[in-house]
Amino acid sequence: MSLAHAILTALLEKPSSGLELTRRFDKSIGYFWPATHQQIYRELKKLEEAGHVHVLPARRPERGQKKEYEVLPAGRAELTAWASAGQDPRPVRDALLLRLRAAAVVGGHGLEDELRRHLALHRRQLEEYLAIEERDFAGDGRGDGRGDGGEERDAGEERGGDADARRLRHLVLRGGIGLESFWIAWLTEALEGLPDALRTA
Amino acid sequence: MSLAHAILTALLEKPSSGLELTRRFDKSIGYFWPATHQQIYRELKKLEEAGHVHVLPARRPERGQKKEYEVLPAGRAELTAWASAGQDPRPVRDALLLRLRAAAVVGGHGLEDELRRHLALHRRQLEEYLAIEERDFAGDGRGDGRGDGGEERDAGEERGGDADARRLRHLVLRGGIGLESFWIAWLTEALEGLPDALRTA
DNA sequence: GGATCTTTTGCAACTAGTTGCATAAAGGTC
DNA sequence: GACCTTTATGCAACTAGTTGCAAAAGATCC
Repeated sequence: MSLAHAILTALLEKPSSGLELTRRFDKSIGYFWPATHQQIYRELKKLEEAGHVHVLPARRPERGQKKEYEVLPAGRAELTAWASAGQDPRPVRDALLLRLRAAAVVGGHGLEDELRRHLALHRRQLEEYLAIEERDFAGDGRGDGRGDGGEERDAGEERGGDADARRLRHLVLRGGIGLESFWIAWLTEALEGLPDALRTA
Repeated sequence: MSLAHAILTALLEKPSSGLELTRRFDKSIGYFWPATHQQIYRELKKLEEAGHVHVLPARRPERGQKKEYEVLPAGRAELTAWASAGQDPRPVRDALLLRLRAAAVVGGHGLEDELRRHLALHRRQLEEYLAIEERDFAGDGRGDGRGDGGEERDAGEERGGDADARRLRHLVLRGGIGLESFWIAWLTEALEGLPDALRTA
């Protein structure tokens, strides 16, 4: 049910239409819970049926016409409960580790290039995160800053989130930064110690 | 298609029945690609249809009777190709980060306990990994060791995997160790900087 | 004023993973 | 020999995520 709650969070930050949500996902919540527009439309429909959101009036809800959604009190209550309820981390599923394990059994050239490619992808993602940190949390200490604004600055629409909210958003971002940093370190180590038999050239 | 390849890898290490695979998954490959017995049975059937594995003879393939599977040359070829082919990392999907982000908007008590619980889970997992490293790779340097044995020591059935294979398995394990270490560090940081408004007591 | 491009919403089919339960054989036990 | 537990295989229904495509409305262009 995580996607529904991701949507509720995004809608509380700012009421939006399906497509706007999709775009906002791409540059904030989507970093750790990506979703396509189809998923979002389907989920919005379910949320509406459940009475957690509703369409703002003054909009003819016809095909091709924008429908702006807003969170209802029931939706907010649901989100609050979900946020602090117990929920186990979902098990790790990483195909690259699996492929390395397979290579230990059957070998496989081209792995070196593949590791380099992943390294580049993770470096790019890290840079993106660091740029956001620089832009929105410049000068704050590690994960406990304060001030104004948020990850996305649409047009001064942020509700000025208080210091706690800001600190939490920074913490989440630090999570992404730490994760990418880990992969970069691990891939670097992997490339150094990669057996010659798996090297590309 | 990752599960199919995980199964091929496990079967190459040692031909097994569905239930044996399930158990072996629980203590090695399943650390980064878990699967239930139902998933494994379904996948074995597909792999058999595709001609990638076959059932060893001298076994009546009846319900309740063990069926021992073995990888065919086509399966090995498929696995080799898959291991070094290009494949993007799947996007991160982490509910805890999402919940923190939600808490930034709606608050939520009980989060502190939840973070502590996750911290304990990750510490336990890290210990498990470190115990495996100690047992199977004691004395090896970071990710480039050599020697005998593998992650699972069933009964001396390991085919003595050469130094390269061993190094790769160690590298994969170091991946797990690094990942757990990252979460432990991040959760510790999170607990230190957690706003009072979200604390439990 | 018709062509076509963009924005927005949406369906349908598919793939992957989860959950709950059913069935069969083998071996122990009383 | 009736009953219980363990080992082993499996079906069916469900939930979640992906992919490909279609359709309505408005804007733009010539």
